[in-house]
Amino acid sequence: MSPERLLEGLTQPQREAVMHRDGPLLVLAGPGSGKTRVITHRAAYLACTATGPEHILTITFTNKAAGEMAERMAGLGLGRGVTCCTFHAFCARLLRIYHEQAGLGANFSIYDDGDQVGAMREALARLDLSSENFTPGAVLGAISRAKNEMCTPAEFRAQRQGWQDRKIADIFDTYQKVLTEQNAVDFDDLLVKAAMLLGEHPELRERLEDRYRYVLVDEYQDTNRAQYLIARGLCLERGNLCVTGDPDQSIYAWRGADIGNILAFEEDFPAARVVRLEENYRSTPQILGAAGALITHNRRRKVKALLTTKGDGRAVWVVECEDERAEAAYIASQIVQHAEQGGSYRDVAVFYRVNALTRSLEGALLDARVPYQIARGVAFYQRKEIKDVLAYLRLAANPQDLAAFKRIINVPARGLGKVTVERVLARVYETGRPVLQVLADPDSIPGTKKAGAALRSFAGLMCGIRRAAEGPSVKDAVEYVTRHSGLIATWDGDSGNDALENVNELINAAAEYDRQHVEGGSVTGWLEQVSLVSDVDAIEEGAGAVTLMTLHAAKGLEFDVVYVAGVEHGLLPHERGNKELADVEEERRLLFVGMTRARRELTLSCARWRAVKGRFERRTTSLFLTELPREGVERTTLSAEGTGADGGPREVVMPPEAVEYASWRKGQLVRHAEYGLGRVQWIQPRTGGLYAGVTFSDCGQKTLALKHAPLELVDTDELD
DNA sequence: TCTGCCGTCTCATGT
DNA sequence: AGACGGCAGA
Repeated sequence: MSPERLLEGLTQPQREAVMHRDGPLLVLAGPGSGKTRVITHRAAYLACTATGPEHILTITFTNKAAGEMAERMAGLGLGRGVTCCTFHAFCARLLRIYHEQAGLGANFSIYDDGDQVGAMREALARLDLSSENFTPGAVLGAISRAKNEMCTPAEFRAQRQGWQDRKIADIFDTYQKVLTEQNAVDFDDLLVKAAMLLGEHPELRERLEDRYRYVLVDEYQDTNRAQYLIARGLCLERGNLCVTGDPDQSIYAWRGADIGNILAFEEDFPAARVVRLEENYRSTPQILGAAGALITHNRRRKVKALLTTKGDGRAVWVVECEDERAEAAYIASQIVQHAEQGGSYRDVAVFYRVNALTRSLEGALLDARVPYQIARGVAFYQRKEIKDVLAYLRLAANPQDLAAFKRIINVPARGLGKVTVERVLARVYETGRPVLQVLADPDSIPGTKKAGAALRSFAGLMCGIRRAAEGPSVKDAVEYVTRHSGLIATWDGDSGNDALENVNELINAAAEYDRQHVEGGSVTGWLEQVSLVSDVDAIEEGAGAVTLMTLHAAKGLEFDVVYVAGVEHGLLPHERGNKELADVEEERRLLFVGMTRARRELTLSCARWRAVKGRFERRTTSLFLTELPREGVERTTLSAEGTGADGGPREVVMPPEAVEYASWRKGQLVRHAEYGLGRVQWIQPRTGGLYAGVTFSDCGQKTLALKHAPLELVDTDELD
């Protein structure tokens, strides 16, 4: 495509960003301002005016975003030359190529949370520290925070003073040694080690800068220190770094993201050009007005206009429901209505702060026969059977991967119990040899006479898998594992059917990988891709289903109709068990992100009662709801009486049980088959349905389930 | 050594 | 409410 055509239909600021050639560029892009368009067009424009596509690197937040970006660039006639990926994928690739400089083996494993806990337990054991005083999770959290700031164990020790922190420094150090022994990295290491690679090897850094002459980083407001160093490191001389983002959409501080990166870009890169994209092409004025009013309550931000380009739309609805079941039923019924009026399910999304909210929503959508998909890409790879199959391949690819070894040495059961495993591990730690090597020679392990045959047979199995894994097809390797590992036999029952189906799904995924990597594919490459899947990656656009996801996952997406459920104090802003409130400004940004995903209709809902960890709790509405403007926002309460409290203009859909007991209210007279006449004191939803507190003249107050108790209403005029 | 049951703990958010 | 770890019994 010619450069002129690439500029067609772009606004002035968009053009400015696309045409800016050399030197740092900050694109402050409000929601719906055509940011993706700018990035893709800029890449294409550079590719035909400044350099070849192979010299352009685009870094996105999720694999899905990277894929779409690549797709759109291909549509602009760019072909597949531009590198589009996430920071993590880019770093993994870098570390594979320069593994020696990074102090890693070529086939290093990427450890997930569970694997990390295993490595941490080993580290704690080596230091003779009880895992009671130092729980693996807490220590891993502290280490992760340190890594996010690019802090090494030595620096960590130098910076802290307390006894506990010094211990954590020791653990940090030992934990890294354990990972290295197992030829493994954790998620944070991908970034940290890549950043260090750039920092410590100038010649390598130069080579990379020459390869990637123009770097574009999307969602820059959510980069952490390591990511910042990587981005800067790639552009040290040329300074051709273009970052796009919106400080108002920074929602990952808890993961180490530093909003300061984007706020200080101009000081960081004094030559930086700044382009503001403030026109919104996505949402109605009502949606934008509400979101804009909300976000002005934040102090730490760059003030930016939100200018509408769309015509008038519907008001933003705020709906207060009785409990979470009523809330879910309400959302489901509204979606049904939307579909009945000719709308498509794929245009609808429901967002929430915590995954626990999917339970009630799923139930209601199921009841209403609304097709839905949940953005939980990682969940699939966390299933036991999937992890088991993958562990075989991991161990085959990386014979030092002890996490994988421990997982499958006795799955299926081969008579290799705890004691034998301990002996094998002791031998591994003693000799420093890869576990697969140790296994192949069981005679060298003291006290394993009885288990020798089983160990040898397992080693033989792993040899076969290694051979299969070296073949050209990943799919064949996965099938080899399922055929020869003996896992299939363990999936016999009714739940085993699910397992079998899931593993077939995994085989399909491997086949798809084979198709996409006719050249250069490998089991290691596939395992890496699988380790770096994100939740939204699971979303299929053409599925014709409503999308359910967390507010965090919603970043970067847009839908015609959006529901945000559970806008309550304690949930949004979120509050932990100890009543500690999460950073309110970030929580506000989170709701801002959710609201600005909506193109035409936006509904925020909350419940007066909600089951939290099995117990019913009284809830209050979110402070954020009070920050919305009057204009363009319509509030309704779905009361148990079945009408909107303020005579709401909308059809109110009640959950079935609430309708049934709609005439029950405080003060109502009832007759119980056993206790006689009584008066209702309160009605509450609890697990298993509605409950009432009733005071009986004969035997005092009782708590009764309306569904089961032999109660009947008594009309007042029935009594003389 | 394996299986099943029960008690405890945890629900943020995710690459 | 659900997951996971520990423990007891086969």
